Amino acid sequence: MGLDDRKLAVLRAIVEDYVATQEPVGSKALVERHQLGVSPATVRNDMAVLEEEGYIRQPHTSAGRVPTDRGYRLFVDRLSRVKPLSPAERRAIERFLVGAVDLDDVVHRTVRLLAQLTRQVAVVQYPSLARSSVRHLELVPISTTRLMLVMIADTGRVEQRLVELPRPIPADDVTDLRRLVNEKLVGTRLSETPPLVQALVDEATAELRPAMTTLSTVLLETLVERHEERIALAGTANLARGGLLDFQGSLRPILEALEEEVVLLKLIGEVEPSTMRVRIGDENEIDNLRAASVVSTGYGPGATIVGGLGVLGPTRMDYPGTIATVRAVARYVGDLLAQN
Amino acid sequence: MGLDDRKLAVLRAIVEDYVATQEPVGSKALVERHQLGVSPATVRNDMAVLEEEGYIRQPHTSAGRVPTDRGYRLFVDRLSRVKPLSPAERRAIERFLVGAVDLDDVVHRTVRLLAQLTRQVAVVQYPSLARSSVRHLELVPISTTRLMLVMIADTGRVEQRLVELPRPIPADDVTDLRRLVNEKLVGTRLSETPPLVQALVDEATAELRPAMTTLSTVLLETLVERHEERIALAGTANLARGGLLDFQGSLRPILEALEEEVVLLKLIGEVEPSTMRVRIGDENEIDNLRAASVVSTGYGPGATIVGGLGVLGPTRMDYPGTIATVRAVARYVGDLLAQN
DNA sequence: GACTGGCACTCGCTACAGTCGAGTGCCAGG
DNA sequence: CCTGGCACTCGACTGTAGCGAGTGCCAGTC
Repeated sequence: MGLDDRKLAVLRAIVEDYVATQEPVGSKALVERHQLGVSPATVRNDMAVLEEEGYIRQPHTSAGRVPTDRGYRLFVDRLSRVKPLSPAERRAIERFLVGAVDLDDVVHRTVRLLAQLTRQVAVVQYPSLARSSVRHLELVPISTTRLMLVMIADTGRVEQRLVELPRPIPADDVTDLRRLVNEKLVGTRLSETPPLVQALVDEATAELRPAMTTLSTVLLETLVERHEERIALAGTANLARGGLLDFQGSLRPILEALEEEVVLLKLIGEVEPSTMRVRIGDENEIDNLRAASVVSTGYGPGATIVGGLGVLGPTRMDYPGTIATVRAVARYVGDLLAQN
Repeated sequence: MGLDDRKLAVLRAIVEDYVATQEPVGSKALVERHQLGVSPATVRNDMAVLEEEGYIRQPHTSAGRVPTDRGYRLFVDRLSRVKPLSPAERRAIERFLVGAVDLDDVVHRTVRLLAQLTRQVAVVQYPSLARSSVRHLELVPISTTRLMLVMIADTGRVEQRLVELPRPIPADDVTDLRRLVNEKLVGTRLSETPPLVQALVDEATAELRPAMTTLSTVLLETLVERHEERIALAGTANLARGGLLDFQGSLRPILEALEEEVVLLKLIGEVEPSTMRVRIGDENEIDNLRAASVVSTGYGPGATIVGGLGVLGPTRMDYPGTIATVRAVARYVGDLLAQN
């Protein structure tokens, strides 16, 4: 049961070599490439133990060893040393993110940056509305029976939605409506909004009542229920790098999963403050992603978290490097948001 | 040189069978599956001619024939009969598009629908700003030195952008600014806007001049130059269907191309009124897409065109079916837009 | 008791030869 | 001009053999 230091070193060496070469690694190659200070035969014995414990396995009887999901897990938890970012990477991050004019812009740049640096699929969640508060609500008359509702959140997010009124409404009433909703809702968290929105209807004058009723429905629908969350994706072409060896031949399940917004949210949305989350192969709840690993974390101004971001790649990935990059990018983005 | 009717029938049969089975088709199988009324030997002679003319080719000396890009071209131009949509498809389209509350919603539903019906990668361009006119401009004060500019186009598109003012501006001035820009710009096509925006600065009072200058810069940048165009994509998982036989083994170049907004615009953006555009294999200007075909068309309310949409798939695709579907979806979306 | 060198063994990979059969091109006859 | 017949090609598949990386085990050494 107990794995002494050398066995752990062997496991680490196996993971590192396998990640680098993509080929099962044998005892001889291992002692040559790493200073283990023992002979291949000894390594073989260690390997036998590691295999018995389920950390590595042999694809074929006479092939080298390959880490299992469990092996990667142990590696990530106890064996990987933090890999500092290269100055080049640091510079890339800075260069990429300055000059963003927009939340949209920030998110797009971030997701591309992540994909490029990690050479994997990157996913960035827009600041969650539930975690934002209302900065301003605008009502723009489109016609006498149509309003465009525009909500601006403190995180920079802007959502709009068409409101179809039950009957024509004069311009003055629109002004009243605007004043009313802003008075009551500005500054509140969206997750706490529903009762307030409800109250709005009650407080409206008889004049405004019908319009306000419709408006409140739309508010609730758009801002709380419906596609409340948005997501940006980049780097899918990276999936096709590993020559089909990763992902056991077919990209289809992966690509399918990546098209489901819900799935992506599950992947990167559930984050606790300042934690890196690493899900390796089988640890993923989504069946289609059993052959992949996901590294994700939350981001936001200061210590608060407004959304998640991360990358997805083959289980055979450079975990220390990826983790370092994801963390660094999350920090930078958080800082960027804090400036607004 | 001249291809008589039977040779054309043979070509059609080859294309149809190959598309259906994905395997090179031989003379014997052809006469069995189609009522050509002649013997395999005759078909072989026809095939020899077709091959000489470059419409089909043999993967190996003793294999069946496969259509070339040129063969598909001829098929599309002269041999394919229009395939009417099945009632089920019609229903699917209607069901999918009713209940869309939003331009965003319409575009997303459309792209998913297209991907699902054609079982290929679908691309939908948002109504082009250059082809829209301004319905309303809104300025929302975020702080004393920051405005959120929101533009609503007649096509339903909403664009926003943060405006960083050179110095604080009182609330009244914002009202003036808003009135001014709306007076001058509402109703104009965005492609004709630049001189008008320029004029705005000249007409502004000394008070408003600095703010107006910044504002005009942002207007020009956001609405005319920068990511003026937006695009939605769906169905990439369909690329991985044909078991890697299509796209000669690697999806990488395709996925890479699909990540470039510019490339996608080139694909579906350049459309003339009510034309279906079919680009087959080599006909694509983009190198990465030499192994793919693209079927695209324009859409918009009535006869005007506000954007493009289409699908991308293997050259070995069901052209008649795909063309019919793309056309039908474009029409429905156009009608939907016309209702607003 | 832990490590090592040696050795027999396994088994995937590659190369090569042989067979099979789908499909062809060509030709002579209707 | 079409057709049946026939010889030919060549890819796909099968079976065999040799190679070599890698292993497990064991006896010997420190």
